[in-house]
Amino acid sequence: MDQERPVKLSDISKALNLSVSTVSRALNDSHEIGEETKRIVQSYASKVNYRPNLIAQSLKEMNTRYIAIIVPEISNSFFAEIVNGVEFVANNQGYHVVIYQTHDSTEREINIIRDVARRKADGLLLSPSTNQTDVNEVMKSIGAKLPVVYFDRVPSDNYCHKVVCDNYQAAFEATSWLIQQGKRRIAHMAGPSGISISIERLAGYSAALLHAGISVDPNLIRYSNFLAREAWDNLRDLEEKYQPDAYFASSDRLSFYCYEAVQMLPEPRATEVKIVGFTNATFAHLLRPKLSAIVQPAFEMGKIAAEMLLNTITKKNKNIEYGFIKLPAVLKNTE
Amino acid sequence: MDQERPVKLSDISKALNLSVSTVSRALNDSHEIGEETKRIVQSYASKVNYRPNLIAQSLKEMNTRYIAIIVPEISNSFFAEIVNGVEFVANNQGYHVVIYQTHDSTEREINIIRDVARRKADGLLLSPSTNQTDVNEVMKSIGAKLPVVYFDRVPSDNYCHKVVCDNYQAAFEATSWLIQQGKRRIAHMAGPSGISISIERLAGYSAALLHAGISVDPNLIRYSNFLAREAWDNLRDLEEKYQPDAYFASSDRLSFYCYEAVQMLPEPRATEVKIVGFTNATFAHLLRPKLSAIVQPAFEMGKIAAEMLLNTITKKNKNIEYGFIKLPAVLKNTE
DNA sequence: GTGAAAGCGCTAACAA
DNA sequence: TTGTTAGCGCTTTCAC
Repeated sequence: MDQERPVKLSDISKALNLSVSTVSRALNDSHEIGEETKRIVQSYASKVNYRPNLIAQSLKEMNTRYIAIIVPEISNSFFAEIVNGVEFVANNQGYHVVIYQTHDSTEREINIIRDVARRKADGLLLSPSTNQTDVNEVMKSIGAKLPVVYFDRVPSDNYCHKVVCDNYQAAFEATSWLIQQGKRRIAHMAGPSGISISIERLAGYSAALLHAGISVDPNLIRYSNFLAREAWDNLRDLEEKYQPDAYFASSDRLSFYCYEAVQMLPEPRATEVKIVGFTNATFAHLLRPKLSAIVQPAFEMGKIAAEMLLNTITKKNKNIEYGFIKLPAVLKNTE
Repeated sequence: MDQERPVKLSDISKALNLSVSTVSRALNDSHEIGEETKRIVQSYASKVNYRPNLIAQSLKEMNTRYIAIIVPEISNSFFAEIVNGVEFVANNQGYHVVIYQTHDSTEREINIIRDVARRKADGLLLSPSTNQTDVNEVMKSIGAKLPVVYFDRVPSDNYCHKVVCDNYQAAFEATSWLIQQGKRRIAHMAGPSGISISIERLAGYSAALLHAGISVDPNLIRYSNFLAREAWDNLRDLEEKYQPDAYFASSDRLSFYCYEAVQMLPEPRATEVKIVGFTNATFAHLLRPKLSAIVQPAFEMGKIAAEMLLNTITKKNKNIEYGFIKLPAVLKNTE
């Protein structure tokens, strides 16, 4: 019946009266093994259901043939699509993808990075959390062996691989569209200050306002971390004091918080206040009134990031050329 | 500056003029090592940023301290929450969780299971796809070494660990609620036939109809795989021929397809046709008209599944007692 | 064309 | 208390 313990090379070598090395070579289809021997070994191996122990293989070969990706939350469609793009490319090249979630905790993120290094992943895709300095620290401490590609939130320096969408452009277009709809008091629900995406989106928003001759009112700009609490406080305060006639939300979650808050307002504000936000949620278009969506090319971003990473993994000794790819986002649900 | 290659035990042992085993023991805080030596070794190790190679450790110890979970799609909130429940428990016990997606492909699923076995995960959480026989086949072929807990979609036999929600009860309540709303021609958008959840949900739906004295019309029951195409064809056909006054949808995706299809109908049907469906989507409550939701206790299910799995992993030699946990789902958004 | 043996980095039984 | 050594399962150099 079924073997109790997985069969290994030495089991086969004993059964067939061959050396372990011959068996290994035969299974790896080495040219220095006779056709006849190969046939015998391979057919016996498949008969007894031999599966190489990848742990042993990894230890020997000094690679694991998997890459890790660290995201804040997999339920966020944007990140889920990125992961899918990464898987698409990686699987095609015989790599597996291991997904980690930080749940927006820098502490978790740091532990995960350490773990990824200890487990000898061949590479890492990273969208670092708010606390860039701490993360940089860890990235240094794990040694030079781990190739990294950053995506979405990226460091400002140029000595790393990065894939992003054109946040400035997207924010500019979204804000301009709101202005075209006749909106003037446009609030900006921003993500954590200090990280790349927040800075660029704020810049695009401001530029659009100024371009239209509207002054930028700091009271209408609110930074929120990823806590619902914070976002809601900001929304309540904005409504009490400033009654914006539109919202520009900088993330998936903020978009939905905004939407929900606005829906709870008394009419006619509930239907008149327009919202545009970054979101890749598949069912965003079902909402009425509409939630206008800035959709990022997440799958594409994942593909490109994975390609960059696998390139640096395989081209070990070549001189490194750091890549910086920026893709356009698209504005949808604008009737 | 930074070491080019990760430091290993022998590096430390050389630097400190100690044997590798002493260093190993000192770092593992073995009682047979002098306090003084421990201090020296540990402080030096942290100075040079020593991190044990988990690959080597795994090979030696014959365990990897991680469990794998295979889900159809991480963007599906139901599965994302399950994963979070699993992570919660596993991380607390020092285990990591590796997430795999099948994208509803049996072929992918089988490859993943094989890979999980080859990479020597300590355990597996599995919600097997449609093709149970093929999956069973593989599960057998990988040998007895991999503890498994099934969740959501589970095998019918009793010689395995399972965690599910009470699909029969949930379907019964949902259908009964539609009947209370005065609906009579209630269509059932079912998942793939033959798997546990589909069977149970269909049973609950039928029982509720019969209980209310309504006969079960097979024309109103439509099975769909996970392809949008199939679901849409079913919906169109139902609308053309039978004009149901309500839909009971058996999955997240089907719920949203239904919702979208109904919204596209001419009034007054678009607002009168009621929909209730299984979904854990966070923003389902934002939809107007409402999408009534059967919400599964996914986080809880994940926690329980992980606990069962870690129990069987750690209690190696104890006699196995197979667990079967069934949790209630909740009906929401019913005004 | 095939075998013997070393070694990947670590732990632990056995010696001293 | 510390060192020596074998071995986890595999690949690969070197010898025959």
